[in-house]
Amino acid sequence: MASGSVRTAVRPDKAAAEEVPGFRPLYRQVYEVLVRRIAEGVWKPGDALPSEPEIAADLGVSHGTVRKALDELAAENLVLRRQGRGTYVASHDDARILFQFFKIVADTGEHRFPESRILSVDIVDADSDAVQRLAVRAGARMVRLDRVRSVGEKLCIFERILLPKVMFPGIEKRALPNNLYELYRSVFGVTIVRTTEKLKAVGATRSVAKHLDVAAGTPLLQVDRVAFGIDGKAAEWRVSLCLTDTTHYLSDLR
Amino acid sequence: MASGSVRTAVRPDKAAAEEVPGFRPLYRQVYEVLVRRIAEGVWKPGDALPSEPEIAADLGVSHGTVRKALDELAAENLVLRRQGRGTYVASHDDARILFQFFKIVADTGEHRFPESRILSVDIVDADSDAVQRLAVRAGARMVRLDRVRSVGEKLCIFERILLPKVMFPGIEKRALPNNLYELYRSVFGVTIVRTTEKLKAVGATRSVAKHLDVAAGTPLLQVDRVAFGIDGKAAEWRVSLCLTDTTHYLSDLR
DNA sequence: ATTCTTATGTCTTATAGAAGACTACGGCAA
DNA sequence: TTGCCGTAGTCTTCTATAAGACATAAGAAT
Repeated sequence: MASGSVRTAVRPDKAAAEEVPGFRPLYRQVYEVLVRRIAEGVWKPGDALPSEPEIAADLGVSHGTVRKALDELAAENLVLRRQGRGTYVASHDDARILFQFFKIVADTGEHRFPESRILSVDIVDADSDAVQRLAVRAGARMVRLDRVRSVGEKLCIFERILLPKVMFPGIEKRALPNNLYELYRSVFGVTIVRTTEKLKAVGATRSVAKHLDVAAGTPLLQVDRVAFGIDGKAAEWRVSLCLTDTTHYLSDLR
Repeated sequence: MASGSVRTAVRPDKAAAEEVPGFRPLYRQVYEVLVRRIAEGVWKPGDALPSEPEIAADLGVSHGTVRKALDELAAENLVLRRQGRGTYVASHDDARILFQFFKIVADTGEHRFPESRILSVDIVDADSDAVQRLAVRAGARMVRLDRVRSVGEKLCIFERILLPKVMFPGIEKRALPNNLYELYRSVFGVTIVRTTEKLKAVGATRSVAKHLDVAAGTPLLQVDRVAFGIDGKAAEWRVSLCLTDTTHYLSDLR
């Protein structure tokens, strides 16, 4: 275990420091130790972390330094702090995922998880697009998943999802729930913490139009998303085609 | 001036505290004082703030408390800290605005400020949509601005912008630059720090299609944005219709 | 041009008290 | 006895203060 004082590696004396450009402040190193432990599953989502003084003693740094590291973790939604109770590894439950990653909102402001219906599950080889987005090697075995999603009765999203088979062994044989990220975490130990999305407006192709029950050429919002795990590796590539006549994609910039 | 010790108003004794639900920690109050001073122009964008110990002495709190307040300011991009030099009010220059608020990116990854050509400038009365988004009263005088934008030779955005006339007196008589937010700040003292955007896919209307030189019905990405100033007041409503055949809207979620 | 000084922000540690939340225990009533 | 309630104690995070070591940059002195 990489436990014990993190201090030994820190703040080399001045002469040495000049030769080590990759110098990070102590609280940053503590941050990294904690992230690694969470990624390795030492503490699992939902678990309480040890108390701040405990972590401090464990790593041989002061309470305040641990606090600053935890501040960063909390700011990135990796942990959840509750005064008087403790600090918990973010559970990434439905509500959390809904607000953090699911940006499609009804024009009325209502924010609901849409139902899903699986259309097909296939094993395919990675093409060049997949290689580029997921950083897998060409021809790697992938699981491809097509589904349509609806809010209430209304069909609104056609979605194609691509996963590296090696990260999700046997997922093609499973029953697939509505909230895939929760499945990734609980069964395969892959916690999604970050995504990048590219949005375009496109016309519905004939086949997509049929799935969504609209005319070919209907304008659709195309969301091309790559999702990354806690270790920074790309884990999922998903292209969603959304009908936005009664919904929109909400983006707050600060 | 509301200078001097902020301390008097803080942490009333326990009995009183129960009657004061709007209690905020000291560092938060310091934060608010600093925001107000920046908003009032005591320190202008680009200016250096006083040193941390100076602010601490000025407000009668400890250095660490000021630091914590500045941490928040920095996290919200309101100030820029440079070790060994000082803390500066964020300049919100072109590059900053480009990265913070302009999310349309070429598919190649290139990120450029598009050129603008003004189509019309009008004075109009606020309709119900404007009232709802900008929180002005019905019938308030507004400045409406239509323009098309292009990257290089390629037309890509049609934009309609609505401003409360009272916040931007005389703007309708001015030469309008490419980067409006910079104009808002330098001439009218309105610094945009936050926006919310609603994205939809729509078909080009006949008139928009003509401006963008495409066929009517072409799928366009509609970005409906409200921009807020440092005081939290809505300052601009902008609807952009973007051709996304060679560009996309980039959204990073964490 | 190089080195030194000084000013300033950054990082770390330490201490102390406030506030929220859970647990254990004891008294009281049914 | 059994069940309920309130209180005290303890653990946790949160807020505030203070002080010193260190890093960085600007300008002065060499």
